[in-house]
Amino acid sequence: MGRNPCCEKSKVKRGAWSPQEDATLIDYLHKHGTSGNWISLPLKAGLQRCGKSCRLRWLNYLRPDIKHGPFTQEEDNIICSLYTKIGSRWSAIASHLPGRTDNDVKNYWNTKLKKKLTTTTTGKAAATAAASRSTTNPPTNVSAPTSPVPLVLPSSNNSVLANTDDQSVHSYDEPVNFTLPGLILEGSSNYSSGNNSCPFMDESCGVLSWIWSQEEEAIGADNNADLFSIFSKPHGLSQTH
DNA sequence: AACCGACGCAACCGCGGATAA
DNA sequence: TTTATCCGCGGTTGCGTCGGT
Repeated sequence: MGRNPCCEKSKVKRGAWSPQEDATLIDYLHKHGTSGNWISLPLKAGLQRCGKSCRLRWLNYLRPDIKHGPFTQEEDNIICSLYTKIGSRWSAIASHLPGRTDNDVKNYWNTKLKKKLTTTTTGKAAATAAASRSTTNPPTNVSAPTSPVPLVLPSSNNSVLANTDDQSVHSYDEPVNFTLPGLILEGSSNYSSGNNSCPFMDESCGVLSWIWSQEEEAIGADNNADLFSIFSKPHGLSQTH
């Protein structure tokens, strides 16, 4: 059973805001603030709007510190990086971008960056899976395409990666293919327990990087073979040399 | 010029969490 | 402790605009 609506839909105006409504809301908020209650605000301000609608309008559009221009390359990088790490937690991502709202970031991702990710790798299936998953979901519901989609991966990094915390070193740099049902990752593994991820996955396939780091954290595995054997089972992943 | 599909963005919906009563 | 209410979030929808045919 769902919650009761916050207001009677028949009694509030919906759709695009008029300049007069914007002005009324801005004027009221400048004079009184929200008084800690968005629900009662429209009544006090003389607006025939739902309180949630007022809040959204203010936070996503009318706030004086909102940045309305196009996203910069640096902002692109931040969004992509954070999405890879934390998934679709738009408010958390937006908090790293002064002047940008969660709605802005979400729209920008859905309309631009998701496609950019898709076209910069041939791993369309991986991008789709990455874009559709939520960080709150267990990592077992990765959807895979029905036919194999090879990913072109960055060239192998032959350096040995050190864990800066305990100085232990794990280096795996042998040619390897990872295979999900319908998804083939070809390249070299380059795993470090220090940075908690498999670098080529991080660059080419955010979802797998996320799964990898989550599973490592959850199980406390500290060697690649152990981790791979555990990681592979729930995802139908196999390793071939 | 008209049509139509793709795109971008503002706004809405519904849920979970926090908190007050 | 329970219930009601509000806030904030992420997903989704609706609509205006633009570009191609």
